[in-house]
Amino acid sequence: MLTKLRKAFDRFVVLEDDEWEKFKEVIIIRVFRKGEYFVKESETCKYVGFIDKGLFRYYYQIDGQQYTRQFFFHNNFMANYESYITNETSNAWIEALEDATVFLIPRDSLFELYTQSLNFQKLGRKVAEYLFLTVSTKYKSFLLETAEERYLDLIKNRPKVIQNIPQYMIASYLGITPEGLSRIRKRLYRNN
Amino acid sequence: MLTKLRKAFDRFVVLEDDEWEKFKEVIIIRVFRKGEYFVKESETCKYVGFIDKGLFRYYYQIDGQQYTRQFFFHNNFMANYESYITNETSNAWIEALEDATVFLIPRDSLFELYTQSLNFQKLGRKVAEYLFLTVSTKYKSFLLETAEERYLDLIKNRPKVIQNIPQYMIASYLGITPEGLSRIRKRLYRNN
DNA sequence: CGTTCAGTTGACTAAGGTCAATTCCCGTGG
DNA sequence: CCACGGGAATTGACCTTAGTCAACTGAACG
Repeated sequence: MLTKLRKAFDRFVVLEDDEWEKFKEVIIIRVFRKGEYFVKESETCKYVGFIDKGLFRYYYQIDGQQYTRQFFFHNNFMANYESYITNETSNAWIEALEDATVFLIPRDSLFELYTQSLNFQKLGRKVAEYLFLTVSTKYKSFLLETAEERYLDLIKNRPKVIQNIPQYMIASYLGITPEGLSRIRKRLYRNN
Repeated sequence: MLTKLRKAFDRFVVLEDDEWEKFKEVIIIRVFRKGEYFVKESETCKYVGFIDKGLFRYYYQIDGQQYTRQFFFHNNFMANYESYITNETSNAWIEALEDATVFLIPRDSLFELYTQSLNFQKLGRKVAEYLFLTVSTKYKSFLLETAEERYLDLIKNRPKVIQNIPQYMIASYLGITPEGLSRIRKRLYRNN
């Protein structure tokens, strides 16, 4: 059951068998029902999750408004990485949008593993670098592009988001309102 | 002369003396004149720089327009980290805004050091985590705040930028035009 | 003292927000 | 099978923020 997790690690670092054995010991398998939270605001993020099955949304809640920062799909890692690194309280929510199964990697265990081998330390570096790249790309898109361009990027590069997520959540992910997205769509499909 | 660099590393990892000796060997000291580039578009970023003296700007150039992504001040690290990690060509420029002295850490040497000790590997992880946090914070500000709020944040949290950087560069850093920033300032100082 | 370039201002435009009304879709209960 | 209820999506009217373009001001510097 955990083999897909090992494969996912291979994207970053190929772990030795004995390293993998150590790793397996610390992993917890947990089921989330739709609507449950992987991380709540004002908690610290104590786990990195690997999503075996399911779909999550990472969002800020401010004055009753929700601002979607990210979606997490199956076969991907998930965390409030800011809180995870700093051990400070999360300022956001990560919520299951559907029933899900997640492999939990406890923060404390992982930090302990880091001290044990170069390969674990490297894994940590590679993950941080990967996450840097993803958020960096998104930052760039906000600096350089309009909401319409970001929407077109999404259609092109992340069709799963378009297919699986309600429009009002996509809108907030793009940094606009549902009405705004609706008008962008109208513009696009009128002129095609 | 390099002691301040070692101190800067201490923010992330305390290196042993022998590790530091190894490190020192690979470092190159280079002077930049105002207007020279630390990284050019279509080059790969082969160094992490530590700014001993000077000030740099990291920007995209698109259709004759410049979009400022970041400023780097003295006693800080600097890189096009995306290009540095992936070894792909940079899509941006990093330019000296004034005469500068920089300690260069060559990519290849650093990657070699990573393989030699847990502490170096850890340093790499810590740096990546740190950079993740900075870009993550900026991404959040674009997702949640208006240009005016970002400007107020800047005044509060990065007064050095306000004091040392011309307004038209600050404007593009905030994601707006010089005219836009001028009007925001007018609004703020009329109502004070 | 004139040139140059950053910064400001005005007039107009465009993108997107806000609020309210309406339509669409889908699931559920009669 | 149909009717209805509720939330998602759309649309309209109006507003706010910021962009564009052009004119003007002001300070720096040779």
